[in-house]
Amino acid sequence: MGRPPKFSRERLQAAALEIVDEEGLAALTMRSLAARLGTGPMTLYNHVEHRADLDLLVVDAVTASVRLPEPSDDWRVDVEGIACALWQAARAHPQAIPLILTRRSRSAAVLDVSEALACALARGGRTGADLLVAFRAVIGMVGGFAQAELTSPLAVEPAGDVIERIQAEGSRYPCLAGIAESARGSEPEAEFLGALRALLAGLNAA
Amino acid sequence: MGRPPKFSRERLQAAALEIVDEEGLAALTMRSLAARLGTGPMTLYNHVEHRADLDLLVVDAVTASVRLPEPSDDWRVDVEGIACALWQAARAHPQAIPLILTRRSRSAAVLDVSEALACALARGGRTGADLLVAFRAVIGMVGGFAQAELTSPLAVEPAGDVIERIQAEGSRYPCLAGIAESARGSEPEAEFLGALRALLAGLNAA
DNA sequence: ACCTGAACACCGTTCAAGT
DNA sequence: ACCTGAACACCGTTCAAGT
Repeated sequence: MGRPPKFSRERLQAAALEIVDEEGLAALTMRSLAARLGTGPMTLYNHVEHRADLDLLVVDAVTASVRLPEPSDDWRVDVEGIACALWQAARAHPQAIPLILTRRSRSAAVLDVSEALACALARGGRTGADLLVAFRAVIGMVGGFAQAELTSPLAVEPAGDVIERIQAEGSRYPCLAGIAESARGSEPEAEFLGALRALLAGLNAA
Repeated sequence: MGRPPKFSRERLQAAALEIVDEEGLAALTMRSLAARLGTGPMTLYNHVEHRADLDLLVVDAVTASVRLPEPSDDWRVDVEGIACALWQAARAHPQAIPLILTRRSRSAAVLDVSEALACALARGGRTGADLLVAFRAVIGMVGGFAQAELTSPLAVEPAGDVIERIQAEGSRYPCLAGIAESARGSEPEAEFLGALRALLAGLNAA
């Protein structure tokens, strides 16, 4: 006989994201998610196919948290607003960023956000290959900055010894040493907006 | 008594990258790498600390394969050349891209490439925060495009059904449907260069 | 210093059985 | 339709022992 599923998709997404936020990526396992839901590991297989689907639950949870701005009459404002909303959502869940960058989800949430960005760029007068390039460039910029804060040699919170090492070997890495100094007083928001605006200006001029 | 290490760092890097190239990320384990080197799993702990270090071996192997161009007298040419070299190296190892995007390596290879890019941008007259923003933006663009080819809803080789689905739901995703059409005849190299040049032009104008 | 096998706790998943 | 425990192959790693 039929039964209502024990867990909704939203419940699964929320629980998976909680684990990643609280304990990190490695802590997300079939068993840990089941335990958090108060059930046994095998029950999850009624809702997902593979372990890899747990990663998609996290990506979809973060994507669903993106607060898209209302479209205005200025496509440039809209593109900035959407890109910022994406970036902010990612930054709110730093542990999940590697998944956001590398997992391919095709949920409605992901397509909705993509569509909003594509439409805003299209309203800027782009079509065809130009629109494709602009779309990829903006998405790339968002992902790149989100990740740069975590992973670049000039990450906002570097391993601590890294900037020291670059500066100690200043003769070998003079340019990086200079950048590293600037990165100490880094303002991520201003940097992201600055890069995004430069990109949009360049795309527009082309 | 002292003994020369059984495996060089380069040997470990090459073997790890081979596994990822041939069998995918999930196939890279302590045991599989040891087996490929013809030894037991425990031997690896003489060369690395954790499993996570295997990922860094892969990143360093790919980074070491980057062929940096000779500096010219045109910083713009240099930046494009370095960015392209990075992008090409990543594309030559598509299975490794998720690691390149998300793992933080501080090897000399990574710092050398970063330094080359930072210096080329600095030769364009940038300093301080402007240089930092330009550095992050270019790095972000490279990573973003490398990943976009794999993961975006408009990936070059989408799951197949994805573009169909977007187009079938054309009324819901009209803008994405248009982009998806363009993506079918996509030329990754032209797109990457187009986006990079737009970015550089925009950065320069700011 | 470096190598290595045995052993342990943990993981994803198959199977078979339950309602 | 959906839930679940037992069991298996596999993984990272500790420990103790070898040269």
